[in-house]
Amino acid sequence: MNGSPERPTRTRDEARALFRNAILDAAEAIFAEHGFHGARIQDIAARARIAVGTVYNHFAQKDDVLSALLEERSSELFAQLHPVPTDPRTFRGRLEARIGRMLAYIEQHRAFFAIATQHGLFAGTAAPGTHVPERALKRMEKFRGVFRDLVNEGVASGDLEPLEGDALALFLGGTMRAFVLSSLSAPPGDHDVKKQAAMTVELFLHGAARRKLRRAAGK
Amino acid sequence: MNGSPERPTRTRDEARALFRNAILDAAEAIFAEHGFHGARIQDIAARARIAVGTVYNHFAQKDDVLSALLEERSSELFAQLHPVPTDPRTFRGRLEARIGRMLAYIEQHRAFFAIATQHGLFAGTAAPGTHVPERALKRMEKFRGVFRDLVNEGVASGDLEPLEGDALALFLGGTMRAFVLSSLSAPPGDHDVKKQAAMTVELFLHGAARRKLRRAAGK
Amino acid sequence: MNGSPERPTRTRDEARALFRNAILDAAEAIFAEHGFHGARIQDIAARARIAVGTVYNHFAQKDDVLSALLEERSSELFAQLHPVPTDPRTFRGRLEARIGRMLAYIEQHRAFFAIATQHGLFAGTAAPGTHVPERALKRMEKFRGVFRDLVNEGVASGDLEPLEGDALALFLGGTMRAFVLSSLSAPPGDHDVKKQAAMTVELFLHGAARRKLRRAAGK
Amino acid sequence: MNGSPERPTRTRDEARALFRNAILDAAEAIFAEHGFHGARIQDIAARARIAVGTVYNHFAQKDDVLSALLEERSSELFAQLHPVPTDPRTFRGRLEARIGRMLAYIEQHRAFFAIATQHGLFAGTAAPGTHVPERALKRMEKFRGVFRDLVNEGVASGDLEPLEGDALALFLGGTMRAFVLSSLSAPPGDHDVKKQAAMTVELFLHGAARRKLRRAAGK
DNA sequence: TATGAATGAGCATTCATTCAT
DNA sequence: CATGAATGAATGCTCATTCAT
Repeated sequence: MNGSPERPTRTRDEARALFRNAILDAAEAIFAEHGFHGARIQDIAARARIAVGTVYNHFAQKDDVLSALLEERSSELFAQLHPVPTDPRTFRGRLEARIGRMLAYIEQHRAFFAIATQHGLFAGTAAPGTHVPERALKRMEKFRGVFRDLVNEGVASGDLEPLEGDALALFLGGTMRAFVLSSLSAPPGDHDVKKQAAMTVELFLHGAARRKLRRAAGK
Repeated sequence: MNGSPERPTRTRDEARALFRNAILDAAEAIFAEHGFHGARIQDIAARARIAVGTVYNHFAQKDDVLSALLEERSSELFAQLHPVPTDPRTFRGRLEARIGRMLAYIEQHRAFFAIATQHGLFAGTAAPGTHVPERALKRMEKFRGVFRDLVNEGVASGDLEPLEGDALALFLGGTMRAFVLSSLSAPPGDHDVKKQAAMTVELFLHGAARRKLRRAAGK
Repeated sequence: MNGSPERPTRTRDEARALFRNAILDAAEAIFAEHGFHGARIQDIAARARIAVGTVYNHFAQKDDVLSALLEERSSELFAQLHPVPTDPRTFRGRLEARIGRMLAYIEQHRAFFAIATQHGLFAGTAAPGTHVPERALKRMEKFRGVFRDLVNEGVASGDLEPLEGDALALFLGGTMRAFVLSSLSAPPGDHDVKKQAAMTVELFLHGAARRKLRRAAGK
Repeated sequence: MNGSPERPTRTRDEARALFRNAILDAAEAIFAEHGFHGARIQDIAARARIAVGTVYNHFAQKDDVLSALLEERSSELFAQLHPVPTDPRTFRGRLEARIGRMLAYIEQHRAFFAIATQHGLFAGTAAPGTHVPERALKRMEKFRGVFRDLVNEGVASGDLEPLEGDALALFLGGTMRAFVLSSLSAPPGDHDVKKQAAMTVELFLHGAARRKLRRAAGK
């Protein structure tokens, strides 16, 4: 029933989404290559094999292309943190699995994340001169929220020390970011994501203090 | 001897330094307010109460102003890590003191560090489209070196677990950065630097795992 | 006979006319609000509640919309000059009545006439950069023709001095225009059209020289 | 005395004025040829043999170039109405002389005045979509003021009928405009300015009603 | 014929950099 | 060396027009 009014609409929406995605994909590549300011709408359009005006049929301003891209990628990034049936049972195991997925996703989009970093994807410093600090802050808030949920699980399960404020979330984010930034500036491909995740979690959980002492004390 | 040829030279150099500093100070303010791309040489010159051309008598390009500023501030920042006679004796105590000084310095220049972050001061992501990746990488290397020296002390004293590569330095940097970024995006002034340093060090050393378990295990 | 082929045709024509009028009405409003260059076909279409393409099914170019509008309104405007059975007998009375109708029509479409003025509706200055100077000139010619007919009546009846060329027509147009322009730039509604027509005719006929002198001389 | 601080300043100002005038002259030509919207800053700059940026060192926006030009030309135009020692004594003679000068000035800048008309130089219809209606209204007010002064002389000397409001000024303006517009759309050069001025004044003073009747009555 | 998204030429404006004074 | 006006390449964005559906 009502096939006719639905079909064209759905088709139209699909077409819109097709263009939108093409633009975002092209933008990701161009932004990654030239940075936001070095990227010209013309280049993005050319890469997407469409006309300049078409970009503006989907995004009001250049800024909005970046924003949409950040939004899209960060959503996908955060989605990697969602629990998966095959995840281990222990908190530590689950943490490693989820962070591992996140690191893998970043590795896949490394070129983009390298510049996204500068636009407050991780930082959340309402950096002046940067675009849409409002949106950036919201994104940062979401980012922090995702990590907050993660650590709350650990607090609930008794695996994490309940610290005040967002300290735990910030710390987890910072630990992860440390190795992410490092690997983003290194040549691609030679990163053992599993190992990186393991180290992130190990340091996050037990810090850098000498183990021997603790183990000795533990006996 | 031959004081006369020396005096004018010294004076000339002093004058140069005066201009150079005026420009850098103005640039810091303008960059902080508008970001690098939003800052116009004209604005910097106006703020320094000099002519546009004069800026170009001291810096070849706009990029160089930013670079010099990053160089200057990061040097001063790293200098805060130098040991001071009044520092405590224990590794932990010394670490806290030195990181505390660093945090205090950043707090003093918060506006600037907010944007400096985007230009790879901390990150070192050789971000595309960003300027002078060469210099940025050197700076990052220096940054990592400073932290490396710091953790090496701890390893030498037996306080830190000797991990492979730069893992410890990265982890320390990441932990510190986590709280720095957080406080940079918060309103200024209401940060207890000492407390922040203490928490940074505590988490860096012992991680976020629940203490009770460790204490229990310790019995 | 063969009513069937005629009906649909008439209906089709009626439909066309419906669209055409809707477009022109919308265009009048939009032109009046934003001026010709500030008006976008998109806006006109939106106001007419039709698609952009539809406008182009009725007018080849944007210019043509304006031209058609000018044509339409100026025809209606000139139609106000046609004699009406109830017009007075005297030349002066007839003139006043007809000019009064014209002024009333302009007052009704004041927003549009305000911008029409700029596109040579009255002026006839083949202004460079303006569109369709050809059509504009024809329109101007028609305009002058209408006034020429009017003054010719007066010359024929002996009421007007037979001047060379179009002087009389130009003068009548100029006199009328003086008060029209003035009232178009004033807030709407507070114009006594009858009085304006009377003054126009009085000045047109006898000028601004002091009456007393003439009356004195007449004794 | 104080020659040194004054000389450079004066020279600098002279240079500024030189550029400004060059731009305005170029703009007059380009505007006259292509109209305001068809004129590109690039063309104006090229015609003035300067760089595009230089135009923007003197005028903030394209609009401002037109505004300045209108201001300049209208000031000069109005200046033609100022009394001159060699003007005749009688009101009529003086009026003819002054209007004659005005017509001559317009004839000199005919191309420009043709388009200036469209931008409210004479009209004062706060035409929508046109620039700076505020400035246009002020200019119009000035325009009307100039004519008002002119007719006030006539009223004072008893040569003109004292009509209410600005009726006389509007009427004089309209009469003049009628022939100006007509001649602007005609090919240049073949206008007898003196004759045009005489006719303008004659019609302004005595209207178009048949002379014979008056003369007959006068005997 | 109506629709409305795609098209892309066109242009105002910016601003780093130069250079004559 | 300081000055600041001149320079002009570079680019975001608009909008009339087209055309596949």
